[in-house]
Amino acid sequence: MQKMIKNDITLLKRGTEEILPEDDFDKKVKESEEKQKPLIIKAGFDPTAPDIHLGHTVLIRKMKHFQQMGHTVVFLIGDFTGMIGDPTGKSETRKKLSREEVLENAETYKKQVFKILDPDKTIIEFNSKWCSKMDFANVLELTSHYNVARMLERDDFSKRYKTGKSISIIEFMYPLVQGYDSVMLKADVELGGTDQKFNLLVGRDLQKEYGCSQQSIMTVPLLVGLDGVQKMSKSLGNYIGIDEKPADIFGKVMSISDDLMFTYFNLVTDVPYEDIDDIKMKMQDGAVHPRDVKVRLAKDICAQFYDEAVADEAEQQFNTIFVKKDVPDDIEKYKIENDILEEGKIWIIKLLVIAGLAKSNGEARRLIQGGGVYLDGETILDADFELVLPSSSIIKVGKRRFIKIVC
RNA sequence: GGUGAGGUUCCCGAGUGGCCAAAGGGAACAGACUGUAAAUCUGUCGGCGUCGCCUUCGAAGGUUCGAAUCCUUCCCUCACCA
Repeated sequence: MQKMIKNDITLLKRGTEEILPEDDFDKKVKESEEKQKPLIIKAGFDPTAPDIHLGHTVLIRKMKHFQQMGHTVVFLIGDFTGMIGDPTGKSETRKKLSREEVLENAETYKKQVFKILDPDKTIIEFNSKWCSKMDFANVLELTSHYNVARMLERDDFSKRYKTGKSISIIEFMYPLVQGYDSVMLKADVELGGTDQKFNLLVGRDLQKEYGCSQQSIMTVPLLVGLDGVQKMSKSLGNYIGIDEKPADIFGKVMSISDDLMFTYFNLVTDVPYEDIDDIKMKMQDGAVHPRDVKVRLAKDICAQFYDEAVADEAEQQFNTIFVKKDVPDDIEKYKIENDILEEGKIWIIKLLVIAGLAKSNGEARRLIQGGGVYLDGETILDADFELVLPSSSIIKVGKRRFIKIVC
């Protein structure tokens, strides 16, 4: 049953934004190895957003690093807070969730997160476990351990306070609850995004108040999305979901700008720093083509959610489509129903719409006029074109959307 | 509660009676160039089998030959005062 703890402090600190207090962290890590006593690593997750994308993996990968070194990783789902919701209505993300929804989301989380974390070594915890048992006296006690002046130090609050905007009391409670979770879990280290810094620190303070040893906090930066400007998020559509198909993941990585490449190398791969520096140098000298560097990145990321073989396949498919400008093997098939045929023919615009390649006739028409629709490799320029069936033609829209007609 | 400003197509933002499906920018999509990079350039960007018609400018009514633009009521947002 005993676990070997062997720390690689460089890897642990890799890609982090801040570690507070750092010497305390170093000490904990060192001691854990000396005493062969695993650290308790906590990271909290909102139960509302079960669609994990590459941005989330920065943190999850950090959890994995700790896990690989033998520490105890606690994946905490903030279901209690999620079930209460936020009455201020300020943030749309805080909507009330039922018990069932929370559990459902938790399942989805597990399915995705275990692509990265080791399920046997991950403890999944719900904060309702202790929060739902607290009575009003407990809550009052909790509030007595913190004060408003400190609370107002938080950026978000201080700004709103200064400009006289509303701050609901319950908003003060969230950091307290999160901090209390750390007390209950006896966390040694809590991980979070940079935006969580304040909340993580509250955990530290509360642990002291409750007479526990204090956690160190470690923040990781928010990953920039595919657009290279804004943070990666689902709502902005600039994300790579970890559930996506290998070919899509590969393609999306290939579409990021060269500038972003190294940020990604740093935050979402374990490629050693020396290697990265080496690549950078060679790229500057022109010894290595940036494209090939990006291929390596794309394969690395792909392999993380699948495996090497699948990553190779994704690369091949990518080359087929974009380098050889050929047709991929596994095209989605679209069956044309007989009842929409007119004299054995179908109007190309109608076909594009019903097959989901365009949202409206207008859009389909525009695609054709813009030269973005191809039939078996030939550009279709006539918007009145009719396809004669039966046919097994391949329709291509833009650079990467294919459909094979079956009829 | 009082006063002032405002709600325009995915977003920002012009438009204050017909020339408005509505300037400009951003995003997005397609094309060129490439390395599905960036930058750049071009085109498109409400719906309709599309050179015409239909539905849009917070909501509902009204004035007018004609309204995003004027009037009435309502809803909402923001700023300042209390």
